[in-house]
Amino acid sequence: MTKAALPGLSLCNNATLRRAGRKLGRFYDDVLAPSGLKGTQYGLLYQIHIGSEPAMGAIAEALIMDLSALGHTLKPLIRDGYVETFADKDDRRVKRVRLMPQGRAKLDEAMKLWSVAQQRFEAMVGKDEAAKLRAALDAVAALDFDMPPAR
Amino acid sequence: MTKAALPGLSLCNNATLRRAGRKLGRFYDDVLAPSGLKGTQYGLLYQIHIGSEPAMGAIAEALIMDLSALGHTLKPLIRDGYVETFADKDDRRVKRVRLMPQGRAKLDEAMKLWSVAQQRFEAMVGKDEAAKLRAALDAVAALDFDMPPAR
DNA sequence: TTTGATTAGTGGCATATGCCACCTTTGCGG
DNA sequence: CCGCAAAGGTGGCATATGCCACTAATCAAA
Repeated sequence: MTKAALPGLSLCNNATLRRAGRKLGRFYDDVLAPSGLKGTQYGLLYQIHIGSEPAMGAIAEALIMDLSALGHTLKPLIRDGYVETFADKDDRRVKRVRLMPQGRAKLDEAMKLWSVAQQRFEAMVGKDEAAKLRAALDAVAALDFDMPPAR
Repeated sequence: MTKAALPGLSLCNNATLRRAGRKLGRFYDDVLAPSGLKGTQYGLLYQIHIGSEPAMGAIAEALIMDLSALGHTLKPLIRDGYVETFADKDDRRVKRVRLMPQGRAKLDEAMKLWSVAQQRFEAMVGKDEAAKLRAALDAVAALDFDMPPAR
């Protein structure tokens, strides 16, 4: 009896989610590798693609990520000429992002690879199961963790 | 009808998982904040705690993380005196990790906060749902993504 | 035993994410 | 019109993760 008695960290919702994330992330990254994009970058490009020259704040909100984190993540994509940012015409505080032709092409290229990863994954867990999992994860992402602290 | 026509990135298993991870991660991090530990550090300390002075490789495998990534992540914990590493007696290639008294105390302290986060989360999604989600995530973590590329 | 393959980690480099302090622009009142 | 609070980003700093090249210690085959 090793020590299975102790509650493994599979009991922690957060740890379990992170662990699965590392695993799945590496899989998608591997499949996307030929395009030179990471899974996160692919997702970011896609999000920009489906938006209408979205503002950084809008992207951050959609991806549920910190605005500054988005700024950092965007840098390599700008550096590589995939996207470009520009000030909003009406509100100069707002900075919008748009895909450049090269980014568009790269997205198309990566999309094919993404399909492979997506299909391979769903073939393993089952399309229904995958959909259920995504639904559950979306539900988590939509939760309102308002801290009681305060005001 | 905004542009819901385009397949949102909620269709990508990887993006969905990452997004939920960011959200949940911040929640656990916020609750654990008073202890000074991040959710990842808590999980790592816990993993070391339930092991018998585990080797780095064993920890990395359990957490499904890159060995070098584990090394990096371990540094702040060593610096703060929570854990210590030492060479295995029989195989000097192996480096084992053990909790220091201070780490033990910190873990106990953080565990209380963790319970709060865990309970608050499960109160929102339901204990059963949470268990199902963890099971699904563990299943993903256990998948064997063997590339066909190969050899 | 000598050598070559394997195993376990390290260090450097790059991206992913967050928080916080700060700077600009706006929006509002007064 | 002035001054101030709110909104939207930026930069710096710290942790989280990976990959790759390299080193040290073992192991196995000749």
